[in-house]
Amino acid sequence: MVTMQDVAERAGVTKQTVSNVISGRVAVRPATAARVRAAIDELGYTPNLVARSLATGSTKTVGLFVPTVGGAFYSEVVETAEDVLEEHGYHLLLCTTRLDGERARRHLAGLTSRSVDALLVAGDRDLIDHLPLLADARFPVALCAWETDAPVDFPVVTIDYEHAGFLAGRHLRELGHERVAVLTSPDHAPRVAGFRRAFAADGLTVPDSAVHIAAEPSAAGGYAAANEAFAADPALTAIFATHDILSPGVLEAARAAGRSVPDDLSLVGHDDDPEVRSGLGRPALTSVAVPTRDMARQAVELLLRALTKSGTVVNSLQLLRPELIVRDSTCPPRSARA
Amino acid sequence: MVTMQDVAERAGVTKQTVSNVISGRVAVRPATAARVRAAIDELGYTPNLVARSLATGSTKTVGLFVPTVGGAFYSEVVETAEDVLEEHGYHLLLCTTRLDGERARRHLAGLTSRSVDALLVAGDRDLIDHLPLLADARFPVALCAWETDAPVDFPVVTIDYEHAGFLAGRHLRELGHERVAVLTSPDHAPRVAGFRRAFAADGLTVPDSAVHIAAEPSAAGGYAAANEAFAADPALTAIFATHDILSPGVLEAARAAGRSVPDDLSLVGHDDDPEVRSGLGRPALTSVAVPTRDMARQAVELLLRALTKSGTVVNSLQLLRPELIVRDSTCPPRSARA
DNA sequence: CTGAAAGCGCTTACAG
DNA sequence: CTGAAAGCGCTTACAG
Repeated sequence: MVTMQDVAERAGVTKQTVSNVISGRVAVRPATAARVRAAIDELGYTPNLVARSLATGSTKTVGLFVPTVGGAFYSEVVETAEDVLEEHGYHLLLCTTRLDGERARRHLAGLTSRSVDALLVAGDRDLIDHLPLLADARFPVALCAWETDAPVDFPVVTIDYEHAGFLAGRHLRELGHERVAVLTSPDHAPRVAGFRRAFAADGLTVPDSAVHIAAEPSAAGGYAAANEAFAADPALTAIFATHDILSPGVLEAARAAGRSVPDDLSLVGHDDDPEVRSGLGRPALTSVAVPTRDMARQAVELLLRALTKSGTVVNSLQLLRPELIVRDSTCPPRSARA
Repeated sequence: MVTMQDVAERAGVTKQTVSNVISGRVAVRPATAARVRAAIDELGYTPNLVARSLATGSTKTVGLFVPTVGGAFYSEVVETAEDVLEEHGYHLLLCTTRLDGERARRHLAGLTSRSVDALLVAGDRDLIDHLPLLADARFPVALCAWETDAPVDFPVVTIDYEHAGFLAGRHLRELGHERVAVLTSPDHAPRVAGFRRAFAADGLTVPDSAVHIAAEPSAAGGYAAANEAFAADPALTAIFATHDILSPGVLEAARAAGRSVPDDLSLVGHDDDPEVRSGLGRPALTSVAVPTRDMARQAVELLLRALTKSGTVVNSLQLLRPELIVRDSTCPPRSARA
């Protein structure tokens, strides 16, 4: 392999001068700089990043932990993180934790060994117990996409999920709905709380009997949960599904039950998942859109800022505001029309 | 940061001895080894991987290029690659190329600088033009998930897509179908060729007019392409969709056209995508399942083998066999029943 | 079984 | 503006 020393000899200078023309941090006489550059081209020299890392103490890579890489949400997080990192000349070291705490712990331990300049941990369900391992990390750490129990020891950039639920609830309230159901997952408590707050603002209560946990995050899970909701309250006029992945199942269950959407049943989703947004002969979904890319970008930039500004991380909680996108799956209940 | 030297002083030995007990490659007297280990624990020492990399010339990380990280197929590739790497103590450096050749080229150039021990390139559509950049890479390179024009300069581990198409075609032929259509993408030529081969074996031709390119890989794309196929040949009795992502749209189009599946129309998919496999009130999909995980595992292991066995890469093309999974969306055509 | 030496390829002050 | 020196933290032969 061709080294900086080789280039130096070829150009008739010392390797420090080569280093200087490459880094550009020290002025070099144009003539010798040109000679150096010529030598670099002729030899096809490319700097050894590992040696540079050892000398500078920076690897120019940041680690990203995500529960999984499949699915619209986390794949956006990964791709956005990569984009931002690339803009700043950083590489991405990826670890998918698969909701497996032990696996996460192993990876965490691996990173501690100084192969990463900073670490972004996305998603909350798995490695919360192992976060203390990071307390004395030698590099900045930030968290994103955290919904419940955001740890206070690290900066967190996430979605205001409570507000997301509120937006869904307020929309249904404004349309005049009173008997509603929520289809959700155990991890989405804040969304449910926000939804309830919207109803509480009008003196209405969303009882526990109207909140149904979907057995799995899929169309099938949504289908079963919707039927459960219909059984629990045949008079309901609207449903809030706390993730869009459930929505196709809800629509199908409505069709099977002879309820037309939105005339007999309004449906508000969450995530604005593009894959389920338009349903082919089904109404386009009203949904709460979360600014996933903004979130990922903010989180990575926070980390990168900490890297340049002498490691000062401001420990803050940043909540990005979701937005309600009204489409065709919601309208006033029959009682409010007539 | 605590260094090997610190541990050595604490244990009253030199750093070489510490290195020896850590690596285990040179025998150390049990008593002193114990003292070293104690010192490591007390100091919380963890070796600096960058320094080790510079000394050994190995970074213990392999790069993975994928077009995207979303979608069932590539997310499986990524997660499997990560699993295999982890088993062998390697890290994953991820680059998503987004079907953007220029972006891929930049990343490629970045990696050349020796921060990766090996490179796996998955997917074919984007960086085929830039592959020559890798010709003189200083690390082993392998390709996977390549469907068309697999380069001959690198080992390739991929799916036998031609055989996949053949399996779909043979299945329909065995059921007795003669008038069929193919819904596909420009990248899936081998699948179409294999499908045609199955018909050709019985002296039948699948005309170009029966092959429809879906405008986009989505349910909507499948919907439109299916309607096109119905218009082109109202008498068709079966459809082969070369990726499952089209299938929900095909089913919906069939429903809209009053064709019941499988009675009036058989449908064979490809990929066995779990997300569309079971359709809630729709027939479960007959599909050609591709061994994605096996493929990714083989490719990574090939690379890892090259790394240990003194860089000897056997330049071969390995084709993994797909498998037909018969479910409820196919049956003999009416003409063959009665 | 343990220590002294050299080296991996770069960068960073520091002289000239 | 350019060169000589030291150092980043490890590993790898090589003596003892």
